[in-house]
Amino acid sequence: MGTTQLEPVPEPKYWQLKTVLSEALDSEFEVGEILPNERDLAARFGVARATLRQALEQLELEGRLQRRRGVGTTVAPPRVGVSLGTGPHIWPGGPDDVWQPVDCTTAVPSAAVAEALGTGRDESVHIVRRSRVSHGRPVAAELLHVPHSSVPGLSAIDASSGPARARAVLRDLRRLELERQENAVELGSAGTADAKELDRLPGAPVLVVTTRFVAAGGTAALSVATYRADTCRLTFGDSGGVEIHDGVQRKAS
Amino acid sequence: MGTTQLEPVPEPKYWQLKTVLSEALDSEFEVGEILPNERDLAARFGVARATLRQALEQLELEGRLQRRRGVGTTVAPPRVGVSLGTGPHIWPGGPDDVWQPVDCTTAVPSAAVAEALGTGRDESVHIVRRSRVSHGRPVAAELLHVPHSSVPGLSAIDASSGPARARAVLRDLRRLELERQENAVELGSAGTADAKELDRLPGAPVLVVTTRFVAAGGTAALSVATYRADTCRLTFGDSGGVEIHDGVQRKAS
DNA sequence: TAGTGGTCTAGACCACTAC
DNA sequence: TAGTGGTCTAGACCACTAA
Repeated sequence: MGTTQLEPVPEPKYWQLKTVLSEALDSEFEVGEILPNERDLAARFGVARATLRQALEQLELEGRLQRRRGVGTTVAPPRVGVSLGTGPHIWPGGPDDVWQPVDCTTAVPSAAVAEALGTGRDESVHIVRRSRVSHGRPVAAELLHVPHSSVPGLSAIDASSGPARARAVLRDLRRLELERQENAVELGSAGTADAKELDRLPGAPVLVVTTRFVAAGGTAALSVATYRADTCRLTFGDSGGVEIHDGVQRKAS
Repeated sequence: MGTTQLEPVPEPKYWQLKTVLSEALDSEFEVGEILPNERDLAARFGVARATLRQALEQLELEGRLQRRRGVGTTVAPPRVGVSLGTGPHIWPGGPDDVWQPVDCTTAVPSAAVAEALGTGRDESVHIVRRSRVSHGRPVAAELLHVPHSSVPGLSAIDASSGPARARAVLRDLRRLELERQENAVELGSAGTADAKELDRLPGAPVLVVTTRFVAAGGTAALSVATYRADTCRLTFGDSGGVEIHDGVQRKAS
């Protein structure tokens, strides 16, 4: 990555910069390697730091870079494939479940969640917080909303707290026979709580996966899971192996 | 949305701003309504325009706003659910296909695509360009890579061009018996070509859906589709109806 | 032509990390 | 304490849209 000057073409500088950096990343850097700091890079390309940052932001969005305050900018490893098992329907807490229960509270959900669950306006539900780890890194945080009607065996005044209570809800949920699950994926940004759990700054881009568990004709539970968009590739249908994205090949570490 | 002054708390201004604007959007604006321009808004909240823009960017990322150069910033309608039919495996060009063939070329694919297809390093493939429209708006652009071996009936020197040739490739592809399809979703940014087709600026966030069509033990075709992340919610498993996202309820138009 | 969002600059200070 | 990325400012000019 020499002291390249940008061509004076009618294309945004940050876009050219992103392209140049992207190519340099492919050919001159290894995964995990630290890039020069932003002030140096900006000077090297003859642009303002803000412009350089615009290019870096894009590359981070595409999962090519990882930036950490106080540390520096490093070359990110390829995204990890995370399976959203759709084949045989999986109940939360079942044998193949990859989620770890964190805790469980009871609260009135947002109007949107309540509508999907078919619960009343001021009806509270169990909210099980779970976290998903892959390759030793946190990749997703989930809120599983369970109406009381789905787990009638659970005492409403069950005083157990934390993971114990979460497991109790999941166990009771498994009694129901799951008909199917409906999934949706969309782009969102991490709230303060999710950001902390995912080890990112608030506002970081996330893939929001909403899963509706349908049993006995109704919605037995609703999961809203946020996956780190920078490090995750969500796979479904089968396996989790294909390694494709806009034609870029990266060096192995 | 009054001339609110921001509280002097140790939280980024753009984050507070985003929250304030988000609430105002819920309570004081209708879908399609035009917001005050950026200079006015910035002055109203007592911040620099760049800071205001950081908040608007977040809201646009979440699909709450739509910004158009020369026009203004408008309140976006709720995201449209777009189905990625996974149930009964669907061949491209089949009866329920929602894609429109645009044209077809022949070229050597990127290394990553070639690897997934199992084609040789310099082996060319058919590349069918298709576009997907929903509610009258373009929502996705796709490149379907088809090795010659998957469509042996097609003359290599077939001079037909454009949609006609695209349809010929798809027709020939349908002879094969599809075993299954593997999907992956990840975050990306639109290249120049995709951006134009999706009516967005280059670099706009997109959801990249990679689909591997498996037939007779091998990869018969590989689709790389880019969906507008601001306007789309990808659904699979069943139906396309659930309307959930981080608890925000929007006014209907 | 007037008004909009998009790009860019050259600074400043802050929050965090690691030494 | 030194160095990093994160936030913020107050300007400037450009590209585009619509009247």
